[in-house]
Amino acid sequence: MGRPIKEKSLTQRDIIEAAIVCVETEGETALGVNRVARELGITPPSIYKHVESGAALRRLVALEIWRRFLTLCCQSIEGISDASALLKTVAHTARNFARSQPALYRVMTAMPLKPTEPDCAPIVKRIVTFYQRVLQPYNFTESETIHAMRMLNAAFYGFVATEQAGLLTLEPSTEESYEVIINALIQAIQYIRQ
Amino acid sequence: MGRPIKEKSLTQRDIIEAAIVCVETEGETALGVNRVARELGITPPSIYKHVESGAALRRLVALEIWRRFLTLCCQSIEGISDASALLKTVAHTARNFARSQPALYRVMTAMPLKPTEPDCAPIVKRIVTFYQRVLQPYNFTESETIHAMRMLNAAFYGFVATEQAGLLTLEPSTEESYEVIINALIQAIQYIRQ
DNA sequence: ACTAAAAGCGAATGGTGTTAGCTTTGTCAA
DNA sequence: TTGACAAAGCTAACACCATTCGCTTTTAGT
Repeated sequence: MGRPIKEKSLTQRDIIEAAIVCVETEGETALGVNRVARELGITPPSIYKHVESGAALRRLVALEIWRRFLTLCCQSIEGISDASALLKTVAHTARNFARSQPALYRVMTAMPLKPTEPDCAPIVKRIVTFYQRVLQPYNFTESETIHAMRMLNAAFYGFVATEQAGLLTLEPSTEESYEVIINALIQAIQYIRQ
Repeated sequence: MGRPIKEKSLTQRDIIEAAIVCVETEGETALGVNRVARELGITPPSIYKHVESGAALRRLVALEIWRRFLTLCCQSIEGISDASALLKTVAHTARNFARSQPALYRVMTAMPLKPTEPDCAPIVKRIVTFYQRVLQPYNFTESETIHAMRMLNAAFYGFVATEQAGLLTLEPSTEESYEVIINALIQAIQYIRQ
């Protein structure tokens, strides 16, 4: 078989979307050239017509998940203005996403998001903008905003990642802990101001 | 070659230690049956005389790293009784370990530590005991201790993991952020009490 | 109508984990 | 002392994965 008939050839988008479906249904290990090719009904080498390498595929997929996640985050805080409500919403949105799509969450967070790399920069910018919006009620300086952003991001991510890893099976429930921690963090935020 | 001469055959310990050396020098991808066998001067199938599978090797290595890490943590807080000093010490010990041995840290944290599994249980117990000692000055109830433990663990792990991933390259420095966050968390701890 | 690029293919290479079966050596009991 | 068995290495082989190469066919552009 040579080039397929008109309008029927695959695009990079198709590859990425197929890869995401693979990860959703079979987990992180399904994010590979061979598996994705099989999903699309083509042979593994054909993937390289659309994507540079397996690592590049993983990267593209991670970026796409980030985009979806950020869209979700932004939607979730629409219309909310209360400081505590904003933080609680972010916390729950992140955790819910991780719980509903654990494999996607791991692929997303496993990727180093360096602001210096061209394809990451827009994502990083969106993350920063999002947190600026979330922290707006506090009227922080720029530095304080970064500190607060790092603290919240670390705490939310750390909690969810640990929960996913299965460490948190003791009593009391993780739900209860998460609520307690969110409240403590909301209090902690004010101590960011130096 | 058949069975090697007296006193010269390898043990499971040797395998694990060689694997750790591999990870230290070449990173996470070097944690594999083939690579470790090469390191020991034996052929890959021989590894299976000491370890059930590649996954089991990874697991054993992760547990050994946990043991070393916990030993380090316990040593670091010896003789300290001030509440804030204890928390600051834990925070820095964890971060320093992750910075000096990023690959080991990733292998360690990537492993799901389920308290229900026999080989994990002692480690989980040590972690809990350690945090109980760290949080002793607060005179928390058992539940409060668990909440606080989860918050600190999440925040420290989340921060370090994010830092390792390269996300935190903006201004201000991560050192500065970490100090600010630690201080905010020390304040937040008191709000754990319900 | 011709050419060049695009998008698929098959075959082949080198890496990984794993199993099966062989050989040699050490150990222990008869 | 000898014989049997277990232990610890080996080689050969298989399956899976990523990747490269060269081939074919179709499409798009001049």
